[in-house]
Amino acid sequence: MKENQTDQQHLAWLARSFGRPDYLPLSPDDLKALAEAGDIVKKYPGTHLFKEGESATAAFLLREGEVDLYRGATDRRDVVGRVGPGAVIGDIAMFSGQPYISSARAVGHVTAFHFDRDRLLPKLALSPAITLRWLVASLTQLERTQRRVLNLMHKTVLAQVAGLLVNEADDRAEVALSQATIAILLGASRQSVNEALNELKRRGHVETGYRLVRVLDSESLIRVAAED
Amino acid sequence: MKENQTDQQHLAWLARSFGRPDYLPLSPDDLKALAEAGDIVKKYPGTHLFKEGESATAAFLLREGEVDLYRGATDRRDVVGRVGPGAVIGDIAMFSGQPYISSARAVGHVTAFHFDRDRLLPKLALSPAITLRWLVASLTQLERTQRRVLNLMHKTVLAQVAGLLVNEADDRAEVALSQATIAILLGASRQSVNEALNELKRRGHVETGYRLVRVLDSESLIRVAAED
DNA sequence: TCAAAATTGTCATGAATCCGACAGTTAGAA
DNA sequence: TTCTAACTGTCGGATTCATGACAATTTTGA
Repeated sequence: MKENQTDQQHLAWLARSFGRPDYLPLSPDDLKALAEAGDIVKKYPGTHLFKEGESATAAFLLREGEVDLYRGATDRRDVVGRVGPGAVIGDIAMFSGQPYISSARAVGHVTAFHFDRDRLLPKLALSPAITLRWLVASLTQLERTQRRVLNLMHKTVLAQVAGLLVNEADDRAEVALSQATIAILLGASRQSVNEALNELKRRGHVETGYRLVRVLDSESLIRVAAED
Repeated sequence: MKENQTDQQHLAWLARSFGRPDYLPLSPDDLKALAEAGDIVKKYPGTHLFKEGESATAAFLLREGEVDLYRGATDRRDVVGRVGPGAVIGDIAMFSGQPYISSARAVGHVTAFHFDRDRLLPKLALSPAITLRWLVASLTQLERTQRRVLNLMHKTVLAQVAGLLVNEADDRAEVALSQATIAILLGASRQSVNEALNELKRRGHVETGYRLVRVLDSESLIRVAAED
């Protein structure tokens, strides 16, 4: 609970750039149509919506509460992300007809739509608009993930930090993350991030504060992120 | 034409793990319906199917020939991949209503289906099976790309090479790629790959030949890939 | 068959990054 | 207000990896 706020942002970023974002791929109208294809289920904290390796017979649309996604054994968890209301999980495995890729465990009390594969598919066959929307959402996510691959390949920490700052800056051009958190997000060391931020500060592209980075020159940051 | 065979394998892998695979396995009926929504176009070597930043009004399904996908200016190209027959390109941008993310240039003589957005969308509305198939294909691709992110994060070249060998080994437990090709696929240098292969060979997990790696101990490789 | 091209193997050097350590600073809670 | 935990800033050594260079081997095509 200590690092709750930071943790929250951290996981949100990871989830977004990783594949299971909190975006809502369906409009209210679509949801209405979909509602007939799903049941509402409630999960107690700590219980699983599904587990890695299980046959994927259903996807879930979260309504309330949050869910941790992780891979690997329960003891040696590799958390992939945490998602909240609006997120769709399990769809990749369900549509592909493969076992679940990760496990999904309720963090708090969770309410979710439960779409059974056998009920959903006929529904989608009748409502191409929903399918198309889902398609667009998945392609958007695919593009984001591809971009992430490009960033991980070859780029220096400096460029990665610049890229993250551009993406994460809020409406006041601020990024409220600790350097340690940024380091984890990028898979770099805290010291390297510190060095990179100093360099950006030296060039006058950003200002730094306690658990805060303020973007001064977004254009330059974009340029730095593209280098290398 | 010189590096044709290797190139083929190399790019097939890149395409598969990156985002533009031969991923549209549609049934004859679906293809027939699709055919009515698209024209066949031919492109001469060096000409563009589309360019980065252009308004994305169409997607292409390659029938013959190969296409380079790259980002950035023509002079300072950052090749994202090369795809061949069966690949679908431009769909992300077209469906999302955004400009093309990358440029696509014909390597040799290219024949492709050209799906105009305005003609395709109504067709999809009438043929949900096609849309659903497209959705499944994109989700499958998304999953692959996510896996790739996991492999690129934090791992040493040794672990990355081990992971690639496990994924790419054919039914005879062989991987017919040159070390230079493997290096490009992983975003590493040829020398590092050579060193990693030597280490794996020393441990008795693989044998190497000319443009060939034979997996002797898949279990150990999986363990090595998980390290770090 | 034989030369050209592709590939493997190896080495030295330098750059980027990680890691451990520690001092100074800030925020938040008692 | 004061204390404590979290965070920033910085240093030097160790490690990984890229780069360029070159010889040896294998394949390929004329």
